[in-house]
Amino acid sequence: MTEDLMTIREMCEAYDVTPRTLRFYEAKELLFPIREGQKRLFTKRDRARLKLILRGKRFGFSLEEIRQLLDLYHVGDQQLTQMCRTYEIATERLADMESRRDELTQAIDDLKEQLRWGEKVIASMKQEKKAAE
Amino acid sequence: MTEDLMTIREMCEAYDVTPRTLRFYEAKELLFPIREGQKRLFTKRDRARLKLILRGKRFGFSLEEIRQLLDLYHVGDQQLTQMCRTYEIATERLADMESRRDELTQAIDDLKEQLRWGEKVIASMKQEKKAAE
DNA sequence: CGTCCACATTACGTAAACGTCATCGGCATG
DNA sequence: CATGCCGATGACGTTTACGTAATGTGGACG
Repeated sequence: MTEDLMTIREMCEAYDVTPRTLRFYEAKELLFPIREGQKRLFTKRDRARLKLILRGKRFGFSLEEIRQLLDLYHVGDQQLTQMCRTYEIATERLADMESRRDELTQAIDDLKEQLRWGEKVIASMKQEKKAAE
Repeated sequence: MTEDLMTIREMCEAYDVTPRTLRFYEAKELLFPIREGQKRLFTKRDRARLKLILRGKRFGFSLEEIRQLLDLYHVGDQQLTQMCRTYEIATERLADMESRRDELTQAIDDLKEQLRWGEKVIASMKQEKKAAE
């Protein structure tokens, strides 16, 4: 079933994307499926990356930004200086995401207040309607 | 200074956008500046809406989605049924945003863990370097 | 009065992120 | 062997969200 390797069709169904999208991501070096003859075979690593890609998209990151973020997850055997730089970037990203979350929390609170106001308006409208009968 | 009405240039400086962007938002019915002759004059309401637009964009909402969200804030004197419908949509949006925030929190935690791992790697690399000297 | 501005409109251009279509290569199956 | 079907590759199309001229206009100012 969930073998280590998946065909493009299986990937599409599993993650609700089109073949075109997966090929596009490969062209953009976001995924690196291996080849069996011509056919692409997606690994566990590709699936992990795809999940992160889709998540990133939901937050409005561009594919290029996502690519940079993904690199943080595959680092491997880099130079020390390179590693530190990567660490720096990641730290910035983290701050970025946290402030985003704070802002989102603010937005949620705003909307909640708006909803409470809406409830009151609806209640008063029903009241009027009743009185008019 | 901060009179009720602002020119396009003032808006641009205040919110760090281009004139083109503001005209574009007007064309898309996201803003409704009044006209003095030919010139646009942006009201307090436009500024409130613009803030929400820019915020929405930061979360990856499309302008069309943002337009729908904005409508929730201007409701005014609608019919009761219409009002209830609006309330419903807003409630859905709220749930949407909350799940988004949860996901964001998850992403933040993931990244934090990744950073801790990175710290360890860097530390061990420094160790090795030291030992090699 | 000429000449800058600031702003307007119209129109074409562009980058990102795919969609769509045409064509082609294997292979399995009746 | 013909007929599908799945997948690959290219090439062109599309939508979103503006950027970028080109051109026009109504005041302000020396």
